[in-house]
Formats: sequence, C-alpha cells, structure tokens
Amino acid sequence: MTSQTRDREVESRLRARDVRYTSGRKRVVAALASAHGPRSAAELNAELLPDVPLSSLYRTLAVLEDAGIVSPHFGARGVTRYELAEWLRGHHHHLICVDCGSVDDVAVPSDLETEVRRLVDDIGMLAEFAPVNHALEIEGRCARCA
Amino acid sequence: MTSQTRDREVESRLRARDVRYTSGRKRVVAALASAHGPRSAAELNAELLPDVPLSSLYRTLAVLEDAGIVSPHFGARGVTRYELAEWLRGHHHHLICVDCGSVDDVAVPSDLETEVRRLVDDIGMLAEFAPVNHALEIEGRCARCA
DNA sequence: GCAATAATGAGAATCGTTATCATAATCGAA
DNA sequence: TTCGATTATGATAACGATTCTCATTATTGC
Repeated sequence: MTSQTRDREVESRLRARDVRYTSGRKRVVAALASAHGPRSAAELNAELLPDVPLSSLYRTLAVLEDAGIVSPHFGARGVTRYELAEWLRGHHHHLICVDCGSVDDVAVPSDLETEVRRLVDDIGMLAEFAPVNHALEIEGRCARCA
Repeated sequence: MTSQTRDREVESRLRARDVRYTSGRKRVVAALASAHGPRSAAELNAELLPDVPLSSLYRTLAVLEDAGIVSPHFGARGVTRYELAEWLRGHHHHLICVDCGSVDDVAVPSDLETEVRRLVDDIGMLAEFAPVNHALEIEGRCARCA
C-alpha cells in the first residue's frame, strides 16, 4: 500500500467520524507506517520532536486507536506500544529479542498462517472459547544478538 | 504438583540464592497457585489484605521474579500480571476475553503443542530468529460472555 | 545471646499516561 | 468572507501503577 493510498484510507475512515486528519496526526501515522514493529509514545516522541508534543501525541494515539487506525500492543512492562491496525499493515506476529528487547514484526507465509489459525480454532473448541483474534509472540534472539 | 511439593521446590530455589521463604512470600505463591490465570498486584492485594501490604507485595513479586518463581505477563494496558513460572505451572497459553477482560490459562494438548512449537521454529527459521519461548495469546469471547 | 544479614511496612518519589483548560485552527452556513 | 460552532492543540496539572527509601523488625549463624 502506497503512502498516498494509506493516507486516503485513513482520512476517509476518520472523516466518517468527523475527525480531521491533521498534519500532526499524519506525522504519527507516517512514523508508525515506517516502523518495523510497535512503537511506544516515548519512542515516537523522540522521533517526532519538536513537531508533535507529548500530550498531543498521546491524544493522537487515543484518537487513532478509537477510530481503529492503530492498535495497542502490551509487550513490555509498563509501556504501551502502537502499530497500524491489521487492515493497514496486514496480519503479522512479533519477534521479541530477549537480549536487546527489540520487537519486530514478522509476516507469516499464508500456509503457515493457515495452520496457526487452525490451531487457534482447535484450542478454542477445546476450551469453550470463541476466538476472534490471536497473537503469536515469539521470544528469542534476533540476528544482531545471536 | 501438591502444594507441599511446590513449597519445597520454591524454598530450595530461594535458599540457593540466600532468600528466605517467609510467610508473606508463601501467601503470594499460594494465591498465584490457586489462580486460573495471571494476577495483577492490585488483585493479589485485594485477596491478601491485610496480611500482605502493597509495598511488600510488589517487593515480593520482584524477588520471586528475580528467582524465576513467577513470570510477568503484559496483557493489559498499564498493569503487569504475574503467574507461576512454567517449571511450576507447566507450559500453557492465554485466553483473553474481549468482553470481560478476564485472562485464563489454557493447557494445550501435547499433540497441538507440538504443532505450535514446529510452527514457531519454522517462523524463526524464515526470519533468522532463534526462538527460546513463545506465547499464543487468543482473544475472543469466554463461555460466560458468549 | 550477639552480630550480621535479610525482610518488612509506611510513606515518598517516580514514571507512564490521562485530564484540564485556555487558545488556535478549521468547517459550514448565511 | 465572515461569523459562529466545532474540533484540535499544547502546556500543565492530576492520576494510578510501580519503585524507592529508610527506619524497624525478624531470622540466621556463630
């Protein structure tokens, strides 16, 4: 998806809720789009300063989450990281390095993803639980830290 | 594993680090052992008051985590939940209800778990990542909320 | 028992996040 | 285009979860 396409999609989704797609919000979306994994408010702040002050950044993330543009990820003690929602980034899983703490996305080939989904459904069946989503979080050592 | 066995195991692990297994710490371990999913400090506090004051509870959780007795789980905005480590509770995954927010453990039958492990290894291979652990977090609706 | 070490509990301090509020930008209708 | 209404912004205060501090208490080994 090109960044123009992305911006058009995001804008129309926001417009439907009478929310404006301002330059600050565009910057946040662009930063998340260019990231290879979920990003915390602090990380985004460092990248976007001085254009997007911290309080606006938090508000923007809340607005975008509310509109289904970004999704929160809770993978580390005390910090929430955000990434573009699946309809914008595609379904993926996370590789969490136990050494350097980095969180990277990994897009799983569709045949493997099919198996993951089947397993999730099987488990749901066994546990009387109706899955609507899943996240496979893999902890290990990334190529840099190996 | 009986609670006596558990306490012996925990005690010896703590003793090896010159850490005492005091009554407050036993209470916390017992509370986690009887839980069906990870518990936050606030939840444990409510259950253990007035025996374990909040500051001691936090310190105890830190000590136990350090010793590998409990593991943190970051599944919700802003709160860390704890559960007994895998060597005490066995490997399992989490069912997170999107309606009521409850987090329950689910022990996956070994044939399915074997498949999960294989998928994790395959994905690691593809992504040049050496997995050491994995967590399959399933979001959906629990039996009560269905 | 005594000295050394470890644990406790109350409260202060910290950190990530959210709320407040006055100001500024933008939109829609006349 | 301009006025009025709505929405967005940014500085700051407030908040909740967690960690730190420190004086006191309990336990251990000698």
